[in-house]
Amino acid sequence: MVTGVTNTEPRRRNRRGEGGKLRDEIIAAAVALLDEGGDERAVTLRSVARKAGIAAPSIYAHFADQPSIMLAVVQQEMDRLAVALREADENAGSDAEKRLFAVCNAYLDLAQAHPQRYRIMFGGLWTPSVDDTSISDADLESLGAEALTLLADVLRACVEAGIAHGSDDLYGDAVALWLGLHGLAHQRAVVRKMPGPADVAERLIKALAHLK
Amino acid sequence: MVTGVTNTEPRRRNRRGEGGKLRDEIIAAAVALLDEGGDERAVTLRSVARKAGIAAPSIYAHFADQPSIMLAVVQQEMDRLAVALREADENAGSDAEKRLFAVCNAYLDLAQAHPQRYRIMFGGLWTPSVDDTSISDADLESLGAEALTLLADVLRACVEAGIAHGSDDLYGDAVALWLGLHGLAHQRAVVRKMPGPADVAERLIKALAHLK
DNA sequence: AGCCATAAGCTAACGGCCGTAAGTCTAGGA
DNA sequence: TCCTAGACTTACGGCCGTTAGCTTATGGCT
Repeated sequence: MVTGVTNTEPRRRNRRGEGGKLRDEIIAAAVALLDEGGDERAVTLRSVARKAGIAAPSIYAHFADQPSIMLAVVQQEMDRLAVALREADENAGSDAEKRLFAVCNAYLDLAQAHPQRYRIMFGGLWTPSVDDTSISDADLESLGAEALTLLADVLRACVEAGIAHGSDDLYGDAVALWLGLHGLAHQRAVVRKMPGPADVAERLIKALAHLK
Repeated sequence: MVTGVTNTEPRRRNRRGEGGKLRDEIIAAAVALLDEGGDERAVTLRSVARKAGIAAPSIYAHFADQPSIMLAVVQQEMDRLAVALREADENAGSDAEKRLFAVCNAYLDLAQAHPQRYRIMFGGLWTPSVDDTSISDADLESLGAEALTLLADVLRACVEAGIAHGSDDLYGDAVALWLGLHGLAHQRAVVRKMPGPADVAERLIKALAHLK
């Protein structure tokens, strides 16, 4: 596609007090660049500015530097993911197995729907200057505290429903399950054609949830 | 560490007929840059040349362009990995469970020993210009054909030894097991401090191999 | 021993994109 | 009216990939 050139329309300036809107437009522009199939290298200050229809230095009013944009993107997508997982769980009713597959499939679907976003979120990189406050640790624990406890809850429900073998460490099992999902999601996001049978996801989930 | 500056010693030129040696030195230099903790962006034509003690254009005698260097690195490391897995299997004796853990741990250890190399191998990216002949598909099948059949063999041995529940698709199980290993290896390579218990690897392997 | 063709590698330079700093314009609202 | 939020223009320096042409040491040959 290579949409380098863009909007000749000059973009109306925001009203007074609404300057903060540009911040969201910048994030959206960065996400759009990723969704066009470009990797993180395609998200430069200047390309983001072009995409958003603004001048490059205008970004500095809202972000300290380029990595900060990526950080904001990751945080936003992390939130989206957490929300999607909770939604999937709530819409799955009370059947434990349905809940399990709903949550896991929601995770896999979101990753497959936006491969580049997923790569940014969990692929490392994008953190050249933010070495100390590296988000990978902090925000993975934030998602870890949110999504992993959700996974652990679902696993517990499965055990209590008698459809899964229990364990002395459900949180550890949740981590293992997540790692399996991550392996599949990441590989799908990277190679676009996975080797192996079509039901790998089901196999992974069943095995890691210790379904009977 | 930031070792930007380097060897003032001017590097003796190769003898006649041995010009090809430089090719290996270039690959080694690229790997060294990765091992220093830099991500793939640190592997530029010029930085590789500096590391190898040569002038940047000298690379063109051995590589068509910059992505070709990364491609060579990936292929070399893929081979290393395949060899390491076979070695681990052969040194594990004939006990099926020992073989299983030996192979899986060899995979995880190699990934943890060289996180950046692992990220390059399976993290996608590094292929900006090689879109059609993208190695991710071709060489993952090469490793997929090598390492995955090895995993399937070990799984079969476990089933035949009566320590694992069988399945109608051992290759599919091998893929699932590899995906779990990959998830753990990749996550370790990226965040440097994993959440969850210390025995996650064992849990993953046991669950995905369907050990009794 | 000396010659000289050639492999092996170097220097110089172009154009391009990048991040960022400094200063300037302009329209909305009190 | 006129202040100021919300942008823009211009510019500097740096690293990059790549091309074109030059230098130098090596080793087979006479």
